[in-house]
Amino acid sequence: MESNSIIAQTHTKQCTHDQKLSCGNCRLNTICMPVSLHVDDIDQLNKIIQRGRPLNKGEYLYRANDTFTSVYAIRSGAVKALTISDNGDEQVTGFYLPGEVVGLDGLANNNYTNSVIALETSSICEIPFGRLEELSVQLPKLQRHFLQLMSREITHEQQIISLLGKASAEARIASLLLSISTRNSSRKLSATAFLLPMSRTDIGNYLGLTIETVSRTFARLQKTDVIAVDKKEVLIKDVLGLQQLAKGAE
Amino acid sequence: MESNSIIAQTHTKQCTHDQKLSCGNCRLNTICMPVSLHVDDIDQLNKIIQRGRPLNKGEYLYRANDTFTSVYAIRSGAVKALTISDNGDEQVTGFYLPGEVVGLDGLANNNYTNSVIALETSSICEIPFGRLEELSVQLPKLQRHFLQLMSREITHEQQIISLLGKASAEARIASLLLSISTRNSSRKLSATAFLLPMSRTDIGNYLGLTIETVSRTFARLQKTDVIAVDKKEVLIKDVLGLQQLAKGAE
DNA sequence: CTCAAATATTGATACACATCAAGATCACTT
DNA sequence: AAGTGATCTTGATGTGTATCAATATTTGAG
Repeated sequence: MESNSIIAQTHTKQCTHDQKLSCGNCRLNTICMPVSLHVDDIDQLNKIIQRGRPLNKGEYLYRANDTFTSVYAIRSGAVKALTISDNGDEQVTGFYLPGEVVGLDGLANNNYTNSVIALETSSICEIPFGRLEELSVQLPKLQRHFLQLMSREITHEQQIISLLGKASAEARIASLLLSISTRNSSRKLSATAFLLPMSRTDIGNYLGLTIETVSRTFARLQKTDVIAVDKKEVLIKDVLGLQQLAKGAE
Repeated sequence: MESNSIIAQTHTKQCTHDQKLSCGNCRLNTICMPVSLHVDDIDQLNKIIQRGRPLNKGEYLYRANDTFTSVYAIRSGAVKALTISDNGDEQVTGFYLPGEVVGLDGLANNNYTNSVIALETSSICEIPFGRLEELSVQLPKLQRHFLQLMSREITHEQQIISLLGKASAEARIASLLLSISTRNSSRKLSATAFLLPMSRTDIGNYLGLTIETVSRTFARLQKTDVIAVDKKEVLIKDVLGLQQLAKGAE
């Protein structure tokens, strides 16, 4: 079959064959642990981090109620976090891309409240929390950085709350696309052409919409020439237009 | 005017005339800073905490974009936190009752993203973050407790996200009432009879509903004898029924 | 106490999104 | 390559909540 991708540029493959995996040479270290540490400090951080085999699509990184042991940085791939509510159904609470950290919900009661599942084959750096805590005593900057990560999670979730409280289906989808766009951009990937790692079902669940509404909204955004979509491929054709829609303009 | 309150028991007035204000004798210290500290440690914590004049209804504790300096524990009264979204309108992100801590959003970028406003006259304990950080180095338990506070904020917000994503108006209102009920209960106040500190507008904003829907939902819950409401007074008459509704039963 | 402004209630109607239903396309498995 | 189940799209219809509108009640000021 010929390539008929709507995304012209070839997709940057995450190279998992770094000569030597270490925080020092990881190209994500400006996002993940952007602490201005000395070389030996980075080395110390590097030593506590464990890198297991890649997670395949659909595999769990951890499950709700598992004992909290570690936080995890996504090195490549993508994952979703979800909780099970009282009535039994799932709620996707977030998508996490390379350089981002999951597991911060685990500190509250010493067990995770979310389950985390790979959306595609993903490499993960495990950061045992006990060791991180010890290291933090010596490295106040690391300590502070960790607090910032948590605080950012809080403010990000407040944005989601605002989105779910007020925004139309169109604004919700637009916001999600812009969020992914921004995050890709900070990882030096294209801000306008990318693959969605998650299914329509996941998007709908996350944004409080049915998959039919998600599908129709994508169709409408395409018809109005704001984006082009083909399955999981997305091309943002009118960033400003999308930003207007995300704000609630019509 | 005769008292025609639907709440039989007299409301527990927050006594602000403790013989001497200190974390050691604060009756909220099991909620606010439930760290098993030695007496001298509590004393140290106590020393860094500042207690200003009470905040009157409508007054700001801090405003979005103010430089982050402190976190704040509510000692009496109640406050709301809110953000302003891109399109300019407010989003109430949370209500905070005595023993609860606000300001954790400020760490992300060294300025607050929320504004916090008193819903009624409130006494607040200011905890300068720099001092807290210093003290934490000596008291690992305090450090850990602070991380737990943040993590709890994260998991609580995820519950709100789940609520806003799926739940009906009735389930949202039921959840809020149960949340306040539980929190009152942990403060040794009545779990079934209390005053709502916030307006219908605030409730609607927080839960992603219009005030008309809030009003109608209260009316419906009253008609089905699950609660009794009169303005801000609430009496939960059927806790189990309310829990069922919160879960999405009909 | 009286008035004005803010807040809350209640009713009638409209609409955005859910639900129901049918097909289409994709991605595995054999 | 064919078959099967998962995922996605598109259409027709229904419904919960928003919106619009009018009135009632409460709160605060003078």
